[in-house]
Amino acid sequence: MPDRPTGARARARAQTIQDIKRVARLHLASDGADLSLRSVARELGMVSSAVYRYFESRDSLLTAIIIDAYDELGEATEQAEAAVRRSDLRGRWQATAHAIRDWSRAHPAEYGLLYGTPVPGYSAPHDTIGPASRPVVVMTAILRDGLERRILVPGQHERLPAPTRSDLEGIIALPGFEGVTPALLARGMGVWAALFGLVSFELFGRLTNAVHDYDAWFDYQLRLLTRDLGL
Amino acid sequence: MPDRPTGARARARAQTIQDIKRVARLHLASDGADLSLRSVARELGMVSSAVYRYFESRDSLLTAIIIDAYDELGEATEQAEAAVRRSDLRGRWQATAHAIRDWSRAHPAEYGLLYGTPVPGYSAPHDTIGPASRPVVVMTAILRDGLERRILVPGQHERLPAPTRSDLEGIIALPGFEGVTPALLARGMGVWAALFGLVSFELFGRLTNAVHDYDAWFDYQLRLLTRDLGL
DNA sequence: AGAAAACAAGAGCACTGCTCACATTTCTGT
DNA sequence: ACAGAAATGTGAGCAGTGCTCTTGTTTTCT
Repeated sequence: MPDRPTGARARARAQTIQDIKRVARLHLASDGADLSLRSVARELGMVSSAVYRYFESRDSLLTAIIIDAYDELGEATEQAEAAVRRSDLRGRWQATAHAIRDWSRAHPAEYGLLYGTPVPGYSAPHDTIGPASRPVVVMTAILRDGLERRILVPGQHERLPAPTRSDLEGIIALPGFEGVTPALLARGMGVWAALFGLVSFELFGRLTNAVHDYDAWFDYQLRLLTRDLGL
Repeated sequence: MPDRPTGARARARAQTIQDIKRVARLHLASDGADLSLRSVARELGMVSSAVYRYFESRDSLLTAIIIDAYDELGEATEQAEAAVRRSDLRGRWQATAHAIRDWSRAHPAEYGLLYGTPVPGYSAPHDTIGPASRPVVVMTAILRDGLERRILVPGQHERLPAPTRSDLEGIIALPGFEGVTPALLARGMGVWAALFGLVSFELFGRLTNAVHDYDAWFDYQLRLLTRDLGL
């Protein structure tokens, strides 16, 4: 009688859930986003309807995988960023960017789920917004540190459009964003989008036959982005 | 007896092909990328197998739509860019960027097909690379003009990684890219990726509840990108 | 007018997500 | 320890999918 409300059964259930997600991600990597519940059930030696004891629907399985993937990506970026000396702002930012690219290259199917074309009927449930924001939080912390250490300039002489300034101030009011100036946040978000543009172009094959050494390419583009950010 | 090799029949066939593509794009916009051949056939009052007289498979229908979309996007950007005074390099670049965003906002489903997660088994046929490069050609022409008019600087003092320089020189050897310097092309491609990062974030809903006035947001980010480009 | 090509229709195959009634196993309260 | 409850597994079945094939009709070409 373990401490948990239920014992062996709960453990078996958790194991089955893990197995389903694992096999589903394997299929996702090979067959793409049109995941077949029946085929993962087959591979696990269970009948297709049994899967519905663990996941309400195919979408809810996808959602679970998306949450896991967001958390893995968040974990990877947090660890990479934490490994850099605090005063090395540029290093922290570049470690963050590299961690995002590395994880994405290692899990292209999951990257497609997270940052590619949204599935039509599917709208991201609220459970995903927490994990999804982890890399953003990491980057914002770097910006705040940069301001505190007087390495980043607030960007005061930027003429922001009024609605954009208002939007940015709304974001800054959110927990974790305090202290960032609107102009710097705007730059950060722009660089953020640029980073994902780079990764998407690489993973989605937009640069095939044009760029061959993606590592060097990314390093160079990241150097430019780092400069744009002011680091 | 018209001039064409076949008369009424060929016209009817072309019309049917157009109809199928039109209805398919409608369904694409509402139901997403998992397009159902049978449902478009139903809507057109024909039996599903009849569609195969016009398109070899579902993928080939998607390919035809993709080519059309690339051409529309290319057409839109070319026209927008051509409408700007030749000496106004910044205006030409910004018109190009705005045309891309405008078309993408007007056709989000098609944008997802072109620039979102690639369909798993599906690999872009050669017929698509021509239309797909039209916006790139537009932008490259702006860069070359900028160099000729001494508005853009070649970016000589950039230290490019050797493999990246080699990749860039390979691109510059392609028709339409002559005269662009590697460093400037690198910047252009980076800004290019950033632009699609911005559009993707907007269309894929990454900024929901954060940015409300997307027009102002895009204008400001484009201003930053324009500056990064040197215009 | 006759031959050939194009087109349309419908049945059928293997697959999908999902539901439901039913059987079996495991846990829990007394 | 035992009965009832809850969780889990099973297989049939429904409506939908992409695609193929056979059959019949229509249009075009010679």
